[in-house]
Amino acid sequence: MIQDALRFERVQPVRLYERIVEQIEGAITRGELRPGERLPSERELVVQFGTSRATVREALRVLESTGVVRSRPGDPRGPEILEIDAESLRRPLARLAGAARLSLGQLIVSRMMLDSTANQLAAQLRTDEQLVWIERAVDTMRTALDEGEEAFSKADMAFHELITCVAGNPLIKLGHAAVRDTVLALISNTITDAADSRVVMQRSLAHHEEVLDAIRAGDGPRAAHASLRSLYEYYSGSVPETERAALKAMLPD
Amino acid sequence: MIQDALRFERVQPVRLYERIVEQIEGAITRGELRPGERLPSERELVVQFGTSRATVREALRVLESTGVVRSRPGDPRGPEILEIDAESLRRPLARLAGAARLSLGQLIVSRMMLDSTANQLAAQLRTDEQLVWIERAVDTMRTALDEGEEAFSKADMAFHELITCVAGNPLIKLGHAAVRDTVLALISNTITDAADSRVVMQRSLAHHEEVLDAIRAGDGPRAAHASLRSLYEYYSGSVPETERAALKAMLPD
DNA sequence: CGCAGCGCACTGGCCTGACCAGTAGGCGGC
DNA sequence: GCCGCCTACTGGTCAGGCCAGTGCGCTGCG
Repeated sequence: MIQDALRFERVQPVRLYERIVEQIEGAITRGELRPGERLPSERELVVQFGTSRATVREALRVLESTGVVRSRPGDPRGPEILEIDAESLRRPLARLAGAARLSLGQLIVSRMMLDSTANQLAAQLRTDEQLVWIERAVDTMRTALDEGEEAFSKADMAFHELITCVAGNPLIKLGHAAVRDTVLALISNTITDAADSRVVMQRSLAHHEEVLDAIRAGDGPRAAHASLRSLYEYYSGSVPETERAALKAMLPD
Repeated sequence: MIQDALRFERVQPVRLYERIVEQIEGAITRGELRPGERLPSERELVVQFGTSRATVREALRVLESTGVVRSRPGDPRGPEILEIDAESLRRPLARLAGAARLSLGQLIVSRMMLDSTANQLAAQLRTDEQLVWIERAVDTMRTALDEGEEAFSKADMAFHELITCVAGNPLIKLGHAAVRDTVLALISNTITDAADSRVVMQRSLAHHEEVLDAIRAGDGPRAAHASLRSLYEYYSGSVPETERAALKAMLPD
């Protein structure tokens, strides 16, 4: 009976450097340490934590690899507390894409989910001021059409960045950025067939205008569906036959 | 003109330990190192990489903090390559929840997105065999109703775990697990009002049966909507007024 | 008096060498 | 044949040291 109630967890040694990481992360979480502020120098931390420099450094390396702080050699002000951004999600995501054999199709499905949700939220939550920004972003894309692929791609990214901001959910925003980057890294040299690049851009622009229209009308589902169709159309050709079913399953009809 | 074409990136010093991390991660990505296998001992790595042990250790700490490897003191077989799991996403996610002041409402919205997408995919992609598993999972929930809250909660988690597996997208699966854990950590002691816990459980079961029904029929959108309504109903009371609009924006109608 | 340039004190990056508490597997005794 | 100890390793931590960088204050010049 008692055996059922009280269950023991597997004990594991807690390393000193983990304690240090916890303390620093905790201080940031509690707002005692804000982005832009500085940590004491390594040698000062050694005194405060009562460990060796090697241990302090291991903790700092962990914090640095997850994008919490950045140390620069020679800076007397000490390690800097960083703003949180997609970087902290991108790294584990990239690992997932590699080690867990995440396929392009699975990434696209995730992108469809994130993008359509962001559009839906943006359409229903946008303010009039934000609508103006979005319209301006589409205008930028329109003019970028003549400035070549790179400019268009940049404007496209800015549009989606804006949408995810308007959606008001940092998790979706960062996830979107991380997945997009991972997708781009995976197919970097697959597309860019210069011949019909203009056609592709024009079609992309048309889809974005469709989304804009739905957002203007405050029609969430329509904005979501437009994005799903757009992504499906754009990527379904690059995805192996067996995975296309998953992409299709994301479509509403 | 040239200034426009060739753009320089900000150079930043590459630390030795980062090189080591790259090499080990690369070996895993390329499949040369598989989960369960062992890395050479630290002292052996020192020889292979030609650095000091401190540097090798910093690299191992980074890999360990992201859940790639695990070292145990005294184990002559060396550090172990780990299976990839939600852990690697949960940590950065938890950081996000804290440092980026991720609110409960934003987490719930993310959960709605992940859960409904998983349901939609599961409904449209399931095999008949998988359907039987899902039906069995709902049966387990039904019997768990009388075994108390903990058992029910466990069966509930098993159900969602199964759904995300059937959906066939590890990213959604891991994201779902990570977000769910974060939500639970955030409201751990908020719910569990023993008085009406049975009512809550019964309602939850009803929602799951609705989802099951849609999955049986292969009706993705219906499965998705059922999940959205269920989560909205369950959590909208716990979310501050100002954020409820975002939850509502996730609903289809 | 203002400012440009230099030097210094300090930073982080990396190394060497050492000690300790654990673990696993082989070897010896029962 | 099996059990239990012993040893050769493991990782965790420490101390101390060297080096290339950086920022700031001081100095000397205009």
